[in-house]
Amino acid sequence: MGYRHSRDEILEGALAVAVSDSLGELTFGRVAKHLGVSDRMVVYYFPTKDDLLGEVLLLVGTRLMEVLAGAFTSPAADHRELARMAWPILARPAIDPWFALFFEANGMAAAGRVPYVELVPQLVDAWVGWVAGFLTGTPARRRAEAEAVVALLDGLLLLRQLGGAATANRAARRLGVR
Amino acid sequence: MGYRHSRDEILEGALAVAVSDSLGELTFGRVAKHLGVSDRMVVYYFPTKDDLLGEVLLLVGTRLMEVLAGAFTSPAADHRELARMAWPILARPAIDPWFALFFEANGMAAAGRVPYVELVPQLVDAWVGWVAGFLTGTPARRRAEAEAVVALLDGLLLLRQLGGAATANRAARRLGVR
DNA sequence: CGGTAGTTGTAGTGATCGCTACGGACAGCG
DNA sequence: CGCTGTCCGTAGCGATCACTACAACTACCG
Repeated sequence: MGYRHSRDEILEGALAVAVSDSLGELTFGRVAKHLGVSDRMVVYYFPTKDDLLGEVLLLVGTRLMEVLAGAFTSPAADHRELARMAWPILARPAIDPWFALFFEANGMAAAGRVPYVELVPQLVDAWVGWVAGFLTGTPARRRAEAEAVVALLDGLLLLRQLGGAATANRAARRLGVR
Repeated sequence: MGYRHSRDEILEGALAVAVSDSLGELTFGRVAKHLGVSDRMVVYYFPTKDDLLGEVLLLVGTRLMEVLAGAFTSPAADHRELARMAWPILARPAIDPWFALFFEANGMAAAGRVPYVELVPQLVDAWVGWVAGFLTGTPARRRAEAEAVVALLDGLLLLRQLGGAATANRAARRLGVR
């Protein structure tokens, strides 16, 4: 206690670097320079790169949930209805940086980059479970609908990121999400 | 002519490295070692890293189309019908390596990594146009349906990659793709 | 006030990176 | 046979990387 730097400060700095640059450019040195401390400080709290990366990933996940929680205002009966509630957030012109980080993390997971491969299954599970909490019906049905919501929003968000807002909006309308 | 190495050999070697490792681990040195030549050879034909990466990206795109072309056997009326035709390919247990590269490339694009940001818009456009060729109706409708197909398949494929086959299959059924 | 554990700076390790300088090898052409 | 432009190996540059050795400093405990 009472020391100059806390672990949370370092982690927050790492997140800031990830947001302003990217996950791929997240290094000990960059975090240290961003915070005005020596590399040693970052390594002290996060002995390996994977430690740092893993914690940043978890933070991104919670931030994403916070953003979407603002859209899920009332329980929905099926995936279409819930996706409709979230779409205005995903489609707005200024995309939250968390979405870019989310896709980059997915890419790293697909590439077999640790610690993503180890974290992602439980992250997906946590996400699906969280989404299911906004749905009605039996537990099994809620889970299946939640999985559909995740797939639907992921696909539309990816199209929005790569193909632009107009393209994504047309697709959303065809898919009954708008 | 008549020289020992061709540009296509180098490019094919780069693609092999990307498949066996990942796009992020694609370097001049690794490609050279894979082919048993010196780094200089790779740099000779692809002066910068972005040149190499960009061409590999294009190759991945065409390989992906070749895979899916085998599934699009007859014209479809809407996005749901076309996605149903492709799903068996995406859901099979051994995922084509192109899909992993595809998601990694998307992640790099989201992270602002060149040359992805420059290539991706026209790639998306080419892809949507290609998919539209398998749909019926007016040009505008075909394009909109194609965009929906892309979003739908992207989302399901991502869920399949991260959450596993069972999760993705449940979601696909809910979305009317199975 | 002395000891101990937690915290921070300086410096540097070996590895890999993208890329380049330079010169030699080679083929085709006159 | 010599010239010329394309091909390609050797060597190395400077930068950055993850990570470490070591010593010093600081806060707290007794």
